[in-house]
Amino acid sequence: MPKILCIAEKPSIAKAVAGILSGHTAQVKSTASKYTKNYEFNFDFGPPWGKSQVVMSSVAGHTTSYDLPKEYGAWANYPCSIPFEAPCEITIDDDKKAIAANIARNAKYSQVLYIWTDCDREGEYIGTEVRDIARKENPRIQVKRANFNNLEPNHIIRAACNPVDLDERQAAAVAARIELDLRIGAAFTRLQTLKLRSIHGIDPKKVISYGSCQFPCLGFIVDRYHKITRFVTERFWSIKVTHVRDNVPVVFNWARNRLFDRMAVTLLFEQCLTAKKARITKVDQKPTRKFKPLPLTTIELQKKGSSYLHMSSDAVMKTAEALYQKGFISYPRTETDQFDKGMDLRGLVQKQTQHTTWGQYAQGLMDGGFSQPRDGKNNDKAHPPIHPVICAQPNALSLDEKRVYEFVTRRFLACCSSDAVGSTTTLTLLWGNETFSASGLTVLERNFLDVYPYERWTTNELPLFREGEEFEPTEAQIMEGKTSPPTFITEPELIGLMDANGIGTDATMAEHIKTVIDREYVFAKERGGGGGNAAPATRGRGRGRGRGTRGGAAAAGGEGGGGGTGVREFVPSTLGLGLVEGYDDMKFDVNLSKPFLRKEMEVKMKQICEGQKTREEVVRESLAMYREVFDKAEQQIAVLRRVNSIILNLRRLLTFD
DNA sequence: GCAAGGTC
Repeated sequence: MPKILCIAEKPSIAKAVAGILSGHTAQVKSTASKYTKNYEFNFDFGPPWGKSQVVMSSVAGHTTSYDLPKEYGAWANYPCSIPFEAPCEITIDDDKKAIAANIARNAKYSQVLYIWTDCDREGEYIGTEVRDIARKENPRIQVKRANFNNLEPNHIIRAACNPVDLDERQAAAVAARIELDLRIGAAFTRLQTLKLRSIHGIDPKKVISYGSCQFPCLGFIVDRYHKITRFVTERFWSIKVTHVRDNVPVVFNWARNRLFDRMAVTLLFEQCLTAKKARITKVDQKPTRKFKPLPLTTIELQKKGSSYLHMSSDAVMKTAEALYQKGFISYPRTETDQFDKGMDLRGLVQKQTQHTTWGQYAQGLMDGGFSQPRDGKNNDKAHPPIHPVICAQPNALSLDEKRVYEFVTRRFLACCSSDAVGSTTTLTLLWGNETFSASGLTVLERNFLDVYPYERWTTNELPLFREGEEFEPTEAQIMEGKTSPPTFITEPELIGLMDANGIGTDATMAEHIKTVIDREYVFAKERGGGGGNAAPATRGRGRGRGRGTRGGAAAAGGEGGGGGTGVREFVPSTLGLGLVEGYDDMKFDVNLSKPFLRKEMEVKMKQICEGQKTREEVVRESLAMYREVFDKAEQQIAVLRRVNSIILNLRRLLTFD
C-alpha cells in the first residue's frame, strides 16, 4: 500500500479531516510537538493511489521565518539601508522545529505529500513551506494539495479523491509580501530609531518602528486628530415647535433641520407666527421592524467587543482564542456571516437551554420561536460564523471569558430569533410655509431584543392627532446652536477604516492597534473618562473649514456607531504626530502614513496571482520605489527631526513635563 | 532591538 502523508494548516483541521476519512477510527499518536498529533488510518483515494496508508498531521500556521542573518543584528554596524540589499534567509523557528521534524520523518517513508492547508493565499504559501521541508528529506516525494473549503464530510471525501496542485502564483505573491514587509519595515525602522532617538524627550531605548500596516493605522488616528484641531465651529439656527396634548409635550422637528443664516431663520419663523394656526397634513402609521443581527464575524466581534464589552479588540481576540481552545466557541477567525444551510442550529440552541441565565429564552426558541438566521454577504468558505459550541456555565470561565462567551451566545440566539416588530407613527405639520414632523414608536414584539440587551428599541408613543386638524402650537422658538468637532476615533471606527482600506487582516488588525499603543505613537483612553496624555495643538497652518454634522438635533434611539461611554478612543502622542507630520512635510509623491501603499501592494499581489507579473518583478519594482523614498527621507532627516523637536518642545510648553 | 501573517 502506498504511504501518504497529509498535512493540514492547524491541528483542528487535521483532527476533523482524519475523523471523516477514517470514519472516526484513526489511531491517534502523539508527536514531539505538544500542539500536533498524528492520525493513522487507511483510506482509498481512488486512482492513482488507491487504498493507502495515511498519516495525517498538521503544522500550526507558518513554520518558517524570513529574516536578515544574525550578523546584521548589530544595527549600528551597518547603514540603515542595509535591509534593502542584504541577502535574507529562511529559517525554521525554534518553537516549530518539532513540527518540521515530524513532517521530515514521515515524509521519508511516504510516496505522496498531500497538503491540506486552508485554500487561501497564506495557505498556499504554508503549503510550499511544508513541501520544502518534506523534499529536503525525500526529494522524490510527490506533492499534491486538497481543494476544500468546509468540513462537510462529503465535501472532504470528494476533495481527498480529487487532488490538485499547489498554486505557485499565490504562494509567490505571499513570498513577495513577506520579503517587502521585512525589508521595507526593517529599513525604515532602523532609520527612524537611530536618527530620531537622540532628540531630547524621546526615550533612547525605544524602537521607533515602521510597518506597512501599523503606519496607516497610526495615520487614521492622526487624521481624525487633525480634523478635530482644525475644525472651525459655525453657528446655526433652527425652529423648534412643541405642542402639548394630553399632558404630553410633542416636539416637531423642522424639515429644514437648521440653517447657517440667522436672518433667514428669523424671517421664516415670523411667517409661521403670522399664520397662527398649524395644520396636521398627514398622519402616517406603518409597521416597522428592527432586524436581528447578522451572524458573527471576527471583525464584528472585535468592533462590538470594544463598544459593548468595553474590552480592547486585542483582549477580545485573545479571550476568544482561549474560549476556542477550551472548546466553548467555534473558530474565532472567520469572515463568514452566513450559516450553512445544513448546519444543525437547533441542536446548538438546544444546548443553551441548560444555561442559568438565558436557558429559558433558548427553550422558547425550541418551543417554536426559532427562526433561520439572516444571510450576510461574506463567506470565506472555510469557517462558519462564530457561535457557541457547548453550554458553559458562568463559574467555568474567567471574567473576560464570561463576557465574551455571553456576547457570542446572546448574538447567536439573537440570530436564531425573529426580528423585533413595531409600529411607527409620523405626523406632518404645516405651519405657514414651513413643514415639521414628529414620530413615535410602539414596540409590539421584542423577540431577539429580549436576549440581546446590547441594542435598544423602546416605545415612545405619541398622543392622538387627526389628519386635517388645526391648532396653535403651545410653544415655538428659534434655537441657536453651533457645530462641534468630531470626536477622537473610537476602536470600532478604527477597525472599520482598517477593514475598508485593507490594512491588515481580520486576525491581525487588533495587533496593529496594540503595536501603535506599545510604540507610544498613540494613547488609548476611555470615552468620557479623563486621563490620557494628549498631544498639544498642532501648528496653525492649513486651517480647514468644516461643516459639522453633529450639534443640536437630538440623537435617535438605537445603538449608534460606538457612541456608548466606555468605548476606547485613540489620541496621537507627540511622537506619533511628529512622525506623520514629519513625512508630510517632506512632501513625497507617496505618503507613508496613508493606506494607498498597502492597497498598491494588494494590487501587485493580485497581478502575481493572475500571472501578469512575477514575484521578482514586483519585489524589484517595489523595493526601487521605497528605496527612493528612503533615500530622500534620509537626506531630509533634518525635517523629521525638526518637526519632532518642535512638537516635543510645544508639549513641554503646554504641559507640565 | 526591525514587519506582517499564519496559529498554539
